[in-house]
Amino acid sequence: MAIDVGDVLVALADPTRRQLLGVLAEQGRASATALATRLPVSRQAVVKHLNVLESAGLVAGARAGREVLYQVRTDSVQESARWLADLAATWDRRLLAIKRAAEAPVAPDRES
Amino acid sequence: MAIDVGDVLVALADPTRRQLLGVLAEQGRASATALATRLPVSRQAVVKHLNVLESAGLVAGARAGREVLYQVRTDSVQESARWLADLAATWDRRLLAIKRAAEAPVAPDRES
DNA sequence: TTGAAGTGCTACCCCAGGGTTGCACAATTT
DNA sequence: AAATTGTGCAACCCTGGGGTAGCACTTCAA
Repeated sequence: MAIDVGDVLVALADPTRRQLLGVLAEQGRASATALATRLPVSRQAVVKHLNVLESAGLVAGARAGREVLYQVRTDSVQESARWLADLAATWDRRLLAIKRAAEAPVAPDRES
Repeated sequence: MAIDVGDVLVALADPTRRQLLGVLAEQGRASATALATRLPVSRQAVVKHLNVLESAGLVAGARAGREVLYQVRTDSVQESARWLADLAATWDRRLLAIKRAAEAPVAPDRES
């Protein structure tokens, strides 16, 4: 179930969702209703956000009796961070190569 | 002008924008019209995306005669990656502390 | 000086998604 | 059994933003 970085980025792009993650990390585990009391939105909104976060692999929910307890999955956050760093590195190398080619003497090049 | 990670995440959340960044990194520098020919959207759409990316600090545009050439700024991507990694580390420590507290023996308050 | 190529801007369409309310159903508690 | 608490839909509103078309303006090359 390799994480989709696109989903992670979309999930993290929303401020309320980031705030929700912050509160959840602070609590350790918590239910949607419990989280809603510490956020400026309704319980249903929190549930929606939790679903998005769970689909992105940023959070895991497990039923415990009548309530569902959620928990942050820090590994997927770390994986996304690595992906971002790799992306930056790749672009860096490419840009460096281009710059070097531009400074090269008479390097023949194909371009359309 | 410290970058706003929220802006970066929003900017990277869009697939077209990521594709645009990819093409731009591949080209080194390019104008909006040039980029539009290599993307499935119109020139105006590309311009909009470039504005978003520039506001997020992911791209820099400079006028060159009658055209504006854009270029990827990899440092802000790297900075965001670091921010994400730090965030994951913080949450990790916090969750670990919570877990340890939960597993701790019921240390009763002893006093005499 | 004329025309082509590139940019800037405005208005507009359209829909994904963040937020809400309301109610039905399930699981505890008393 | 009744009241309480929590979850799970479903319908709905409304703004934001991705995308387009159209036109005015600027720069460069014949």
